[in-house]
Formats: sequence, C-alpha cells, structure tokens
Amino acid sequence: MRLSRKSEYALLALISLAKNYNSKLMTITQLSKLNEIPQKYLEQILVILKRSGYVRSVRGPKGGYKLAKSPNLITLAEIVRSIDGPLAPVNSTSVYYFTHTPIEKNKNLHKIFKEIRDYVSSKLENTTLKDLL
Amino acid sequence: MRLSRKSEYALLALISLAKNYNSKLMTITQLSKLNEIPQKYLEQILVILKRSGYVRSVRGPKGGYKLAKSPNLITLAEIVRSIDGPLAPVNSTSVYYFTHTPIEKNKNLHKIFKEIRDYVSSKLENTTLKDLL
DNA sequence: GATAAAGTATATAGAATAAGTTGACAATAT
DNA sequence: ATATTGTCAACTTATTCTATATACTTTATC
Repeated sequence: MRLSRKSEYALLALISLAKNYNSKLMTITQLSKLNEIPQKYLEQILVILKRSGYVRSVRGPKGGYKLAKSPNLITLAEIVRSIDGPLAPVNSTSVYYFTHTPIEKNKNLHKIFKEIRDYVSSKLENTTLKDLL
Repeated sequence: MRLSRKSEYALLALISLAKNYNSKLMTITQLSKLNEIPQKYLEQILVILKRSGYVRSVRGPKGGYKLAKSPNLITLAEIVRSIDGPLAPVNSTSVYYFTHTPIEKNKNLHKIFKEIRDYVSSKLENTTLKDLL
C-alpha cells in the first residue's frame, strides 16, 4: 500500500473532526487551515468521506462538518480504502480488489506478499480514529 | 509499498536465474517466455538489474544472463527498491527516501505507518531469492 | 426576501508514473 | 561474414495525482 497525499489529508481532517466529536461543526476553512490542506482539494475529499458515511454536513451559514459515527467505530482501513483503494501491495494479494498478477507464478513469493497484506490490513483494521487522539 | 508490474517481472526473472545458478546462461527470450513477460520490457528491467549488480550478462551467440551473486545474498528488499524505490507506505516513514509529509502532524498516526514500514522492510530484508526456490 | 456564508458539482490542467513498443546499435561465437 | 545475442534511447498511450477554477445550491439571519 502506498499512502497518497489525498489519504493523508483525509486522515488529518477526520482526526480533527474526531477531536471535536459531539461539540460544534467545523467548516472546511477551519479544517483546511488547521491541517494546512488546500481548501478546494479538501472539499473533494470531504465529499468522498460523506458518501462513504464517515462524516455528515450541514449547509448554509453556521454549517460545516462533523463525524457521522463515534471515533472508535471508524478504522483507518476503511478510510484509506475509500480514498486510495486496495491496502494490499499487489492486487493478487488483495481481498477486496483481487485480480490475477504475475507473482502468483511463484507460490513462495506470493506468500510473502500475502503476509505483508495481512499485517497491513490487520494493523489498519484494528486502529480507529479514537486511538489517534 | 505498492508493487509495480515491473518489480513483479524483475522478481520472477531473478528467481528463474536463481534456479539456474551455476548452470548455463539464460537468454532474455527464455526468461521472457518462461515467465510470460513482454520481451522488450524485460530487456529494460534486466539492464537495471545489471547496473544494480544482481545479474551479469554475456553478449553474442551463446550469450545470456546469470546471477551475479549467490541467491542467498540477494534480498527482496534490494530488488524492489532498485525497481520501485521506497518500501515505505509514505515518504515520511522512509529511511532511504525520507521527505516530510502531512501525516507527521499527528504523532500517533505517523507511528502506525512507521510500524508498517518496519514490518515490510524487515520482511523483505530477511527474505532472499534462495528462500523462494 | 436579500444577502452572505456555507457546502456541492463539474471541468480543466500540468506533472508524474506505468507499462509498454519501436528501431537502431554493439559485441561475439561460429 | 553472418547470425545471434545483449544495449541504448526515444517514443507512445493511458492513467493517476494533486490540485485549481467556475458555477451552483442551501439556509440562517437581518
């Protein structure tokens, strides 16, 4: 897995929202300044996170964003998958995005990368936003 | 780390050469057919592997490639690094390719990805071509 | 009900990367 | 001399990354 800038921004924004869980809404501008994220880029990211069900938004003045669920119910795995796709180093070791690839030709080799995918996956599945506050 | 097709091909070709260690040379055509790798693409890959010191070549008729060192002295980490660059999921967790990135803003988050980089790195550092035969 | 403050949608752009293909060139065994 | 091998550089084609730009919609408040 290679973490894109986009996922880094998503994680930071969600952590900010998690710190504010059950207090006020935060605006894109606040989130953007606080985490030094280009505002128009962050807008796109938040729309993805909204569609994926991690945040809720309110429009108009006094609007903004908040988390849609409790921080301990949102794993890093889901977040990264929703932005970047597969966590696996190669798709032939991916559960959610499996396709055949050349390394399957060597079972031992394939196994090494499956072990890597398992580690990455369980690490990110077992870490929630709450763990990062 | 995301494994490119190019690295997959490199690994398969090197494994073939490792199986043939201290027997005859293998030609690009053989390596290409055996592993179903586009021949002209494999040529480029072999040139990289040669410059990196993993294979030696002989030109002319009866020419071909062979490993430059014993299979147990070539780690997967070196191979993948020479083709794809960093093993780390993000450069702020990379030893060889460090640059600053946004996730450094959250120490806990950064730590998670450093642990991933450590696992991947030690897994690939501790696996050699010999282990895959 | 006008206005301003928010979020939403869509299009565009420039750079980099991935995954090759093409064609000419160099070395050498026979 | 020739055929067989590796070498090199340029080009291509598509996709992805990291944004920026414009226009539009919703809604609280005066």
